[in-house]
Amino acid sequence: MKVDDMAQAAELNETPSRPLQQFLTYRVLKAHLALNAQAAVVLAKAGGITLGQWRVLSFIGSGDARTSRAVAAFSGLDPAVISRTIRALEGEGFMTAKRLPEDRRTLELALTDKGREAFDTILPLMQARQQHLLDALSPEEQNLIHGALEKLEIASERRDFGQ
Amino acid sequence: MKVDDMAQAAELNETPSRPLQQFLTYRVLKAHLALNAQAAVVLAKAGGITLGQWRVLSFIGSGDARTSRAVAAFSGLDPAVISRTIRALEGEGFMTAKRLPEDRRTLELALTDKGREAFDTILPLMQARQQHLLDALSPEEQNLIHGALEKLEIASERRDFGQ
DNA sequence: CTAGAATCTTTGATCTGTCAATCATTGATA
DNA sequence: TATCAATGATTGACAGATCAAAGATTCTAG
Repeated sequence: MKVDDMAQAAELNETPSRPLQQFLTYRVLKAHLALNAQAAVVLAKAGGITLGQWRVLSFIGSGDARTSRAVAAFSGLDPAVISRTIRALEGEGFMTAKRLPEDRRTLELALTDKGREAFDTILPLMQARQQHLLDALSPEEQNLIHGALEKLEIASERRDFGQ
Repeated sequence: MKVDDMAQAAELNETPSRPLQQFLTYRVLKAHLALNAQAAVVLAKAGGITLGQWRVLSFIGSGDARTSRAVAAFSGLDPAVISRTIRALEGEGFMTAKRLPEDRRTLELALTDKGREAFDTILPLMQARQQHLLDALSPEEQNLIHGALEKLEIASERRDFGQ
């Protein structure tokens, strides 16, 4: 789905009796798409990496994870995605991956100089972005949005409506 | 990304110093994924259609759109996606598509009996779901989340951070 | 010690979404 | 009217995500 098209549609006066079953979920979807697009542009300009690559790289660069398994546990990314992303980052010289001596199943990940440089460049940009997003919200909204989204997530677990 | 994995990660005590550059955006992402998964399950159980198919079918069934073009304008879906979805819905007997006599470029869409039945079955379920999601939020949150997400969407348009 | 379960990763198949290019049709203009 | 632009739909190519299956390694029960 394209954000621009939706903005365009929103401007139309002939807005239909908006299928209410989609209202809230559409807003979440639109916000997600817009945020994603923003991140993709910032990352492309700053370091020439994709959002998926940044997700993995940032966990290693921040020291929050040192292995592929830890990235999976903390990021929630699909292991298959992580595997392929690591290969891509390796191929482009951003990180190295080697088997742990004490457990040769797990991959130990480390940034190369190039990867470290990219991380150091991109991190402040992404932090500034995060701050910019927060600043767009009122203090009240800042307090509530987190919990509200979490509640929606929890409420999404219910699957039985009607019968 | 799988929601279950993220829930699992959230339970771990060794939560890392949570890369703050991703906090808010991750929450939106997770909420979006959870909502999507919920919709997919409800739709699969109720009518055997996908979320993408429901998006198109609901616009036709509700009377908010009668042509492919209108679906595109109001839904924000990519025309390519709409085209393929219509073919799928047609192939499965949920709707018909024919060229308008007065403008043979545009497709006029209509539900078959089967499609109407599916719509009538699914709509109340999706409305119940929507209500369930709303009920999960406090009145204050219900008032704010809409605007907050919209603000995030607008704030996402900025693309220059750092230099 | 060994067979089988569990863990971590990788691979292949498939699906969806996105984008550019194209086709058919209509509208506008000279 | 003839041409060119604009519109609506379609197609193909491609990136990304998901899911099941399988490889490799380690753990565990007997």
